[in-house]
Amino acid sequence: MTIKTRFAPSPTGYLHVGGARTALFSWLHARKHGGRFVLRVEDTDLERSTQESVNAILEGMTWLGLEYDEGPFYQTHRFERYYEVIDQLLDNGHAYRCNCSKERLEVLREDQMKRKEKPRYDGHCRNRFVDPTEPHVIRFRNPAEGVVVFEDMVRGKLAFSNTELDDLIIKRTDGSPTYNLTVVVDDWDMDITHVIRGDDHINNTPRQINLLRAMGAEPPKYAHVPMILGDDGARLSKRHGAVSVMQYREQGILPEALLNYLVRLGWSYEDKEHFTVDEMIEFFDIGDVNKAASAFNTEKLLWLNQHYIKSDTPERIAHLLSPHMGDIDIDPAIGPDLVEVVKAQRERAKTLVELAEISAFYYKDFDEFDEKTAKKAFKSAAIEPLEKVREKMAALTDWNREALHECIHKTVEELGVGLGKLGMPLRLAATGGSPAPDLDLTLYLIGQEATLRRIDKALEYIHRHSEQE
RNA sequence: GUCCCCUUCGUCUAGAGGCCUAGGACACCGCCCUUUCACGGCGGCGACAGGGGUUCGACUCCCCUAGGGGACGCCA
Repeated sequence: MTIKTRFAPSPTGYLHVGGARTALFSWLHARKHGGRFVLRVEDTDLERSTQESVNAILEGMTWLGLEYDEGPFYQTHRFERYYEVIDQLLDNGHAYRCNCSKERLEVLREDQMKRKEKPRYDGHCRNRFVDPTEPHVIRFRNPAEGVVVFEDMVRGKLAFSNTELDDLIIKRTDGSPTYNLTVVVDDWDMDITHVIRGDDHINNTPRQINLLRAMGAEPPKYAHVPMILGDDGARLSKRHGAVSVMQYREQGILPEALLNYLVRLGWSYEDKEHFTVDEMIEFFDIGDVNKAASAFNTEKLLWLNQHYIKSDTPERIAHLLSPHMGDIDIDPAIGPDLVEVVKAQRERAKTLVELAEISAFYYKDFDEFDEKTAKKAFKSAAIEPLEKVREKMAALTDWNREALHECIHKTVEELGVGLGKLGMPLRLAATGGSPAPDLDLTLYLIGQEATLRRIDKALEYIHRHSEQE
């Protein structure tokens, strides 16, 4: 039988990192075993589901490269099928109508809490006749005794007593089917062999197994993966910063970095830290996933991101960087080749946003020099070296690294000073204070015209400030 | 409250009874490299939640306690 897994988000918000990791594990399991991966949209909550959310989730999946083989299926398109199953359950006595009022249920719950019991439906309508033409819900008749046992691929053997379970609602008063019914029918109809989902569903599993059995279906295998916590160990939420996958893209994170980070959260393979997608598929084993929840650590994500920024091809990084340059009003088509700039700058940035910021000076004159550095570098002693080197550079007819290197070294030699005396001010003059590589490379990329202009600007600055001394 | 689950450095993790003086990674701190900033290299700091068993021997097995999380909805 072909292995088939699924990702089944409810479209009530964006794709967050927790959901993305669950999807990744599910996807990896399918890919590893040559199986199929299904995307199913669980939109039975008409109130909260939106098309906007569906789009956001799809966009996130695409960005991460988690392509699906089937779907997206929408549960709202499958109501007829759910009714068919519900009618069957009703016919063979596995379900019954219930017209208990919300008030009665509330009183019941309060009483149970007061008696320190687990709140649950008391089966009031189990054997009562309820007029089908009157408003009512339909409940599943859960087995009264026995134990539901299943082997979870992550948790191991799990057992739940039926006495802990109650008769859950499978069809609401408004006629719509509920979650526990729809998942079970869909997983069955879609031949899902492995249900990989968050461990907040552990408690639903015995109910779903009972439902499946009542329908005469064979339960799939289950794997409940732990959740992701925020930096502080609390449940991940907006207050921890970015939780939506697309926010990471906006912040200049590469999809492979996020994927690599996510796969190592709750899973590992030897001492390996870097995984290509192919390696993930090769080494991933759902059975090796940890049981405990793990905290999301942005520092490590950033470290991985930097790794990919400096090891992917400069062409690809340049391509991804381009829109971020646009965000700060720079058109990389005007100025040095962005690929060359990426090569020069990339080991100095943790995100594409940062890379754009520290690369801006290649394309655009900065407004002011970094004050702290200027205090040290722009003293009157810098005037002569700067003027001398400017003269040499202005005379160059071929603007290349070797020639620039020579200009710099000849100048310090003639002046009999250390390299720092010229290097520091010249660097500040050219970059404004941004981190940059070797001076000759930096100046080469900036170009002759801009370099001379910036040296003049620096000289003017020094004169202005030394007058005040 | 009831039920279920989880517990190794600050964080992500290795560890399936002797290989553990508990390994790796991020972060942090030193040193080296260096025309700035980085990259890189080397080194340092740093953990088995607590208590009982079982065993010749427990991070590893069992029990209890504590802490954390989840579920308990006509949400999914």
